[in-house]
Amino acid sequence: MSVSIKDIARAAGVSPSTVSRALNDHPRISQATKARIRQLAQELGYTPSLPARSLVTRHTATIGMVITTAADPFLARLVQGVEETAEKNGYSVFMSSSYRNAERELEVVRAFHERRASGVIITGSQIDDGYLQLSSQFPLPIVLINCRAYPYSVYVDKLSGARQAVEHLVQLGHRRIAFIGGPHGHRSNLDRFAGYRQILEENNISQNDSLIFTGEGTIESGIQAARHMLTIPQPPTAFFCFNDLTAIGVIRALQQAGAEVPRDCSVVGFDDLEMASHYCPSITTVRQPTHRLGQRAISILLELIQGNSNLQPERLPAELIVRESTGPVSEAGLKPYA
Amino acid sequence: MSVSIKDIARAAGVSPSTVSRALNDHPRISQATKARIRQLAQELGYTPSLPARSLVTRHTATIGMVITTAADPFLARLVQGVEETAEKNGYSVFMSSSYRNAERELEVVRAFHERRASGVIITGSQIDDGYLQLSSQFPLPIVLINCRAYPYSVYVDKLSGARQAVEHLVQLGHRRIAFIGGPHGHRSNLDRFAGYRQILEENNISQNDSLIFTGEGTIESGIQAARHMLTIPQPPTAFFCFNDLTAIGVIRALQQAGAEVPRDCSVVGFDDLEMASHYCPSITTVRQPTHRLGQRAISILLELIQGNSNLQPERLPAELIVRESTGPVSEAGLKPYA
DNA sequence: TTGTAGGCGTTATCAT
DNA sequence: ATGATAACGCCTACAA
Repeated sequence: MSVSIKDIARAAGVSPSTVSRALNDHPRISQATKARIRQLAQELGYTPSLPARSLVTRHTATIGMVITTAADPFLARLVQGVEETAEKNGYSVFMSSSYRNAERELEVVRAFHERRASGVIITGSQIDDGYLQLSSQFPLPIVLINCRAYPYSVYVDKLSGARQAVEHLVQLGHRRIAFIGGPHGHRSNLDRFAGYRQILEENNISQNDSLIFTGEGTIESGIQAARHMLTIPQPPTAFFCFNDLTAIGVIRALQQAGAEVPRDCSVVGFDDLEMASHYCPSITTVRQPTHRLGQRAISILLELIQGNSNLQPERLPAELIVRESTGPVSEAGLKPYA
Repeated sequence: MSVSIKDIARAAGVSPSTVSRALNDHPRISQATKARIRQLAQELGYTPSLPARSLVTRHTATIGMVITTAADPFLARLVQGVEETAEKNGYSVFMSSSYRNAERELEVVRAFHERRASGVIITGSQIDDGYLQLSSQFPLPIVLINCRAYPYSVYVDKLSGARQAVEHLVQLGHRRIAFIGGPHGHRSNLDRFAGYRQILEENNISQNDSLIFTGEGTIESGIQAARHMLTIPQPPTAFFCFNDLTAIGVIRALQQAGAEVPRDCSVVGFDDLEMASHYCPSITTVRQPTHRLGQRAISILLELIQGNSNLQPERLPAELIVRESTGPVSEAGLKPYA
């Protein structure tokens, strides 16, 4: 189908190797033929076959990226960070989605390996350090994002982020602070919870299990969480949410129940999506350095590709962004069954 | 590096071709050796090399998808629609982002072609029917989404969507309806504008240029649009926005200026993002059948790959979703310089 | 400076 | 049922 190096050779009356040399500007070739062949290649619409080339060079210049879902707002600057550095080093980045499904995640990694990608970056992994066992099955460099159990990874210090968030609430006078968690058992969720507990403890606030809710990190689950909290005898005066989507759901449900944020109740999110600064009220949240996260991930991957395996998980700081959704604890607070 | 078919052959004491047959369960091979070889392949952690295989089969089982940005909410169900059908037919889908930049878009298409992808689906193309001229440069099947100038494409009937939206506003009594457009000159923007004009005309409402604003389809540009509209002598009583992000920006700015939606002003979006139903107020918007859009795009691409080039642009209907952000025109309306 | 030959990992077509 | 051989498109010694 596609025009090959042989077609050009035939058209130019030279051997295929000469064409190859012309196209890769090999030193040992005359300027004249080089120009002539390049011209011809252009005219014939020649595009080199990377599969064929990679067979001999053992290099596909391809980075695979496993994402959770195409529309995850968390990805915007992350992917950009990865692409910038990748491109600078001659790699192309291709994404495929796992839908947070372990089986599919493995399938995608396998797909990348079958295509002999140079390496893979995975976000939202369901496998985690399971890749250590699978390393014989997938003998290609893998870097995980936000999975600190795996040695080749970058992660954001969510513990510290959570601590800053809850500390902020405590300083505003809140003592009944709800924790609206994400998918159960996940590291990132555990870190947030740990930070939450630490700050409560450091401030001599006894933990109240009825203020703990396990959600899914969606708007919908935030709505459910808030509605539930409105049914308990002593509703919280503040919510610390797994992420901004959850926070949006919580705010939405509180407003529907007639409460005002932050007057009657404070809400903190996590991620700092674009929406967070534009929502009404704008949302106090914990920002992850997503662009840098991508940059570091690809940098580590490139190191790995070059054979440097003497690496450790890398930690990046999180930062609390205070906006309108948090305020001093109110006298009134939420009324149950509001 | 990676274990090859030859390694297995050596270990099993058979020829490479036997291994190949065993792995592809060719009819003419004994069950015994097939089982033995598969076992061995498993143990050695063998993964076939698609680049090598594709060289001879001339088939990479790979679909490339050019997206604008990883975090575009429009993509969520679109990509899913593509992936489902692709997977059913044995293809893997990989995405790469163009950032709405023509140069980068071409670069990505080239990257897919170099890797000999079976075909490419492009969303948010900046090239459009320019691919007709480039078909010699990229001799691979291409399907565009929402670009009806190109023969191999699926698009949503935005004209009808816009008509429904503006008609809805007119029926609520609005006559000063602002049009907050998107990137200038784009087809999808022109369609929306055409629908807007048609309905005004059909209802004998004279078009007022001061109610036309060209934005960028972002929250930020929605904010600017609304702020601008608040400075004109006779502010609009309703906004028809390029998309939901713009609508969110408009609502946000109106609220900040002390206006209430929909009491003082109605706002309609476009896209029906998940956020639209959860925003406060929930947003009246035009829904695009994104999942179906993806399904049709990949179906057309598969036809194209199989050699059927007798195809036409396919049109899908848009649907108005009425929610809280629109209501009857008010006596008061917006006050300029509010 | 250019051509020839071998090989990358795989499949397909012959034989055997 | 299995093995040898050629070929896919490209690169790279080595030879000329």
